Amino acid sequence: MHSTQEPRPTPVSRRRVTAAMVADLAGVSTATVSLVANGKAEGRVSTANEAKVRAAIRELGYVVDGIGSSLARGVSNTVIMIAPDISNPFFATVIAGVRAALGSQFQLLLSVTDAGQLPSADDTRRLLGLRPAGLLVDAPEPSFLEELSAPGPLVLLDAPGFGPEVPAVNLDVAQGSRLLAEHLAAAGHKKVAYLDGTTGTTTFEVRRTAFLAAAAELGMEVPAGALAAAAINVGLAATAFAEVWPRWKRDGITAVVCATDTHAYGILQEARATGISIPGELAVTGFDNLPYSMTSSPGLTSINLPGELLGRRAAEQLLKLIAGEHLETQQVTLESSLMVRGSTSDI
Amino acid sequence: MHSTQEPRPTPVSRRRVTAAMVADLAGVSTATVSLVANGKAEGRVSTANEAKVRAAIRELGYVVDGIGSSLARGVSNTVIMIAPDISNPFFATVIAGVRAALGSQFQLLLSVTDAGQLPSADDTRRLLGLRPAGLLVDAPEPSFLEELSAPGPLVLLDAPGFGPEVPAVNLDVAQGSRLLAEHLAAAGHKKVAYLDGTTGTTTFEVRRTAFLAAAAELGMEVPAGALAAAAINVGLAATAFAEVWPRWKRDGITAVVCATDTHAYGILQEARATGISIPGELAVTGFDNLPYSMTSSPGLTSINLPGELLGRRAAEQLLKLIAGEHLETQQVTLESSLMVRGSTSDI
DNA sequence: CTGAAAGCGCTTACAG
DNA sequence: CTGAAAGCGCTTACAG
Repeated sequence: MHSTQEPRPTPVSRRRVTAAMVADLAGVSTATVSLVANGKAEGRVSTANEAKVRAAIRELGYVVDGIGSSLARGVSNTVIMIAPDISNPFFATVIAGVRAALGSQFQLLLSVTDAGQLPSADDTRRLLGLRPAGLLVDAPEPSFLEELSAPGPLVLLDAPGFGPEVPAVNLDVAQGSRLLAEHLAAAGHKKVAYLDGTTGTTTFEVRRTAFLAAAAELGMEVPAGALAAAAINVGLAATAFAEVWPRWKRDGITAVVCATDTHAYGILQEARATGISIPGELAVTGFDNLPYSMTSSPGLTSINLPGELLGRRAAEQLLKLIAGEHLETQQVTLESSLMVRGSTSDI
Repeated sequence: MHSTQEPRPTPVSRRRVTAAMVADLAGVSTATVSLVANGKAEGRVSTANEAKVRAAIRELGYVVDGIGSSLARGVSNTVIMIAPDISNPFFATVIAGVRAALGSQFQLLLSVTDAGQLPSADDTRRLLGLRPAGLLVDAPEPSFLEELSAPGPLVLLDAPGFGPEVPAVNLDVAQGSRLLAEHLAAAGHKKVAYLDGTTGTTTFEVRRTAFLAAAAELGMEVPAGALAAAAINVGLAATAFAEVWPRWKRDGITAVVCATDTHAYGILQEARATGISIPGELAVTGFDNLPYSMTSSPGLTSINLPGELLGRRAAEQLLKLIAGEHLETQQVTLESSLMVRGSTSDI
């Protein structure tokens, strides 16, 4: 710690270039500078003045100050995305979609919380204090909206379980589960198991419930004891599988559906280590279609969720809300698709 | 698109609560409200007034407006982190470190660019227009600073190759390479190969150069043709390895060092598929110590880079700069460590 | 087409 | 301890 007396070094930097400085140099008012700098000159500023202002802007290196501008307009040109988990290859594709749709008019800023944690109401209020033009919230908990009053334009991503009145773009994971069940049933499996996550996330509930329903409907049995669970971790999934496999085998189970690809990697690993033939002895499916699922051996049959599209649609909806437009559909649901690979099919 | 005539629905939300409203309710001036709301009341506001203001703040749900505050103070309470690649488990740990060190005084906001792209100078200028209290830049290109004038408090992360005058926290990947070389030399390897990345990133250059130097020093040979390269992708790495392996084998190579764990996964996969014994026939090492390296089979010997610490140290340095303090060390380098697992050692 | 002026919400010397 | 007032940098009716 330094004493307060010690003089701070004067910043070497040139002082901030303001619209007033540009106006002085160009010989116009700041109103004119503002018009030109914001691309609103058309029909409101003489071409002569516009040229003078542009020259001055270039000479001084003027950039409109976001803070001053936001205060005057009441809103910033920022879109804030709140996300609980960024350490996820899927998330990067969502971001790419958001960025693509947002274009250059709005600046995308991410607010992340510690692994799996949702932002506190305080955090969110502070974020709102930055006056974002809009808010994107990924995988929020059901209680998220209660803490928020007057959030402004807002679109939820991957948020099943919210009322139809809140704009959201969702992934049809239930449909993914059905596709998996149909695929296995078509291959002749009669007894199947399910390896769930342990976090109790809504999407996991939906994945499991929809699979069990579809399996029953298609005449496949999920015997008692054929439901296991493990955290999202290859090693833990392997261990959990090793524990239940003898019983599953005895019960005549020939296929297992995993809540995530990561769980499935654990099974593939354990099967390799102990010589279980995949898919001959046991067919395995994942969920999420992570990049590694394409190159693992065997390749992993999985459900592809359209991440890029999820981000894009959400941003498009948000853009409409920001523009004050009406949304034809408050809730959009995106289809998932089945990727068949070696883990379920010998081809 | 809607016509401009159409009336926009009046926002249902209560209007923004301002300091003036709080002042009215409490019967004090906005100056007093500001002092209390910012925790600067101590010794400057009577306890009676402080209590009145606190009550009013609670009643109205007042939150200091970030934009107004930033404009008045000349700087926001935001720290912006610019990062080129978030789809990386390593990055999540870096963020966790940053958040831990930053505490609650500053709001961390991430600005990400499309995969592997650095932010344009324009983007960065717009970011600076938000008047962040400080800037954290992860893995910038050497030219990054040239485009920036007067960036304010700034700390670089994982940025080898910048002058000693710019504050940075770096990872000692060269040391990691040496550890790998020593480990292999100690195990008696005489002829070793290197599987590089193809992106030409600075860190890859350093990894390779340092390994080759250490290998030579320790009396290990890297024969001509024992340098291969592949993109950071399991499948592509497997293919690249399959192509060179016959020659490597003929040349008597008994160990291969990979630029990333992902490359090593490709080799493990190909080895499994074609029956190459790891580590008996070929020892394999990765770099980065990704989570999966602990649970793969065999486990992957790798270099652990301290991500959490990287984030934490960088944020600590930035905090000092923001406080106007002097940095004892402008450049901090963090040690990496060797994780020995089954891919190099039979135990 | 143009500029003077008000106002966005806050903070901070300043005078009392 | 307190409040009136200036000022942060910009945008936008408004009057001309």
